[in-house]
Amino acid sequence: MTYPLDKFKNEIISQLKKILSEYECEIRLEISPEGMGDFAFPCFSLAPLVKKSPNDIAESLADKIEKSKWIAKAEANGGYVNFFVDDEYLISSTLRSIFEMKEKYGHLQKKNKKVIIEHTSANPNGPLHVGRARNPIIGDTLVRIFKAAGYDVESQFYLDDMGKQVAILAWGLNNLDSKNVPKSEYDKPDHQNVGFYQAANELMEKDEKVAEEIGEIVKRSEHGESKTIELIHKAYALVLEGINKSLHRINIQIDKYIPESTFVRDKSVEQVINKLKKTKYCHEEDGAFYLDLESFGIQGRNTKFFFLRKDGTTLYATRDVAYHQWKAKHADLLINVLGEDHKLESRQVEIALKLLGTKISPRVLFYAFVSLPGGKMSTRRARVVYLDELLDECIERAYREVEKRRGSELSEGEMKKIAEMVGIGSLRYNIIKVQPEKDIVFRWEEALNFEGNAVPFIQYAHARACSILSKIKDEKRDFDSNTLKHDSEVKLMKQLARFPLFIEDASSGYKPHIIANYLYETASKFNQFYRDCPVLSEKNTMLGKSRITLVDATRIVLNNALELLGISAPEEM
RNA sequence: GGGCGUGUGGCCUAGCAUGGAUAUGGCACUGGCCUUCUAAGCCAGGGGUCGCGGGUUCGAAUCCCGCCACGUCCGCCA
Repeated sequence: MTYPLDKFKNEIISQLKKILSEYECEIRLEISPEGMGDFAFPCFSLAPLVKKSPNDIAESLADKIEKSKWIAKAEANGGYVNFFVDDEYLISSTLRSIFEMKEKYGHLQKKNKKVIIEHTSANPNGPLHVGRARNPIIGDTLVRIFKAAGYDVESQFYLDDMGKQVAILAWGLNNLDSKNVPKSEYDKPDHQNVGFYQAANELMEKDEKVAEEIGEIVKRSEHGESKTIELIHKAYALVLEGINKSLHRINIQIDKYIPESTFVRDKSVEQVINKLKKTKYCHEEDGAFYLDLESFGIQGRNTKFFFLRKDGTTLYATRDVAYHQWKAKHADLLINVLGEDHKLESRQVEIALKLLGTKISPRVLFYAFVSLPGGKMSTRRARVVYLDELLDECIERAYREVEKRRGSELSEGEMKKIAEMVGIGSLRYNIIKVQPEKDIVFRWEEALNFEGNAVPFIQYAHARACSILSKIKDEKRDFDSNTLKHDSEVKLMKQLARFPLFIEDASSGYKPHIIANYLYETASKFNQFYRDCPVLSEKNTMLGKSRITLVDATRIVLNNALELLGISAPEEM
């Protein structure tokens, strides 16, 4: 599908190409600053080719641009050519596009490409905590954005069912008396069981015998001993169920859980090892094998990437290589969302994949941890805020806000419903609105701020639109684009027209926070329209109808964009 | 010691890939707007050496070099 602004853009580009056909240059348009036009063409890079000043070039280009149904005018300004779209034509074609496509408006052409997005992949030894909360939220938002961008998307949770962490949990569950284990006030199985992990971990650090027993569990599971595998499976299954419930609460659905053991069982790890051993970078040390990665630009104290222990068992990264080979066979594009602590491991896997001739390397999004004002969170040391706790607090705070404002009008049930949407939305929005690489220090006051650039602002705009629409009986949406002349109307319309461009940018640049910014801008422009343009009391019937249509179009776009972030759009709040 | 990332008004943040038009917005602060579609809103105002120092360029928040601070990693852990 081609959206109105794409058509406008294409026409500008084709005209510029014709005019500039004698020069070798790439034609790239920017969005003009507000009030200066719709798209801008910078002429600076052309200056040395044409041997004229950017401003002169811009002026002569502006002169040569022909007006059309799309292009209302072209104007030179400070080395740029600013293109003005024909407002009336853009408004009518955008409104038609929105009502034609409804909940699909903004979505891009099907690409017939499969993407596997791996995210969360948390050790199933305890509940999800806020330190890593960015992972599922960034991951799920990417899933939604890539679906909208026309990809066939599958989300995967790589399940560590072989390592030390689950072995510690299994040992704890089987050897500790629940009396000696700290209790959780939460009913959920992940919270109920994490104490066993914490207590066992503490013992292991003090007592060598315990450490040995746990090491034994790891070894036996890797050798495929079914009793041990069963023991581990039973231990983490409950925790995983709890994790899954937490994810559901924040509107996240994982398509597939892929256990690490899969690749040991089907011998693909063994093949990886055999092939890696044959490369010229492979060396042996004390019976263990490693790749020397120095020539790949890996620096530091140790450039050795061990992939096989001297006891013949594999390592996490080795199994990860096998997993990625498998993924590469089933997709055209791989995306991983990982904590920044995985940077080196990820690089090792990437190099190994190259050595093995794997066609696709994953595109990895690293995120910085969320820390507490005093430092880093740790499940092991029980110095954490769990995701469930944060969520409860968000919802409770939201409830108090709703009650304060609407307590006299709404029932408790209605308020609870709204609080749920606002609380969960707040968490997702606050996390997604900043770039993943930025450190976040978690402070309750900031996380639960409900004013300004925060999710209630956006949801409130949506609710306002719904409130207006609920007062109208006529379901038919009629408009005359000629009547929508007010500055606030035109700015809002153009913002709605730009939605597909933002989906394109967010997906091609792997930048989910772009959608959050877009939503904020859209809600803000709607609020300005709301201030300037009465809808229900408008006497001129055609203008009134057109405004109703614009309100409905805004509602659709806000709803679609919120959907991309996995945030509910309340009809009332 | 080395690698990677981050550093933008008191606090948070956009822009950095592809150098270019007055550095984006929010919180907090000051003042104004509810007899009109929900004031979780709107308008106005003050507040900036874009970490520091060099360089490239007609032009640098953006590119290059050096330094500083914070985060993260440098296990036959995951």
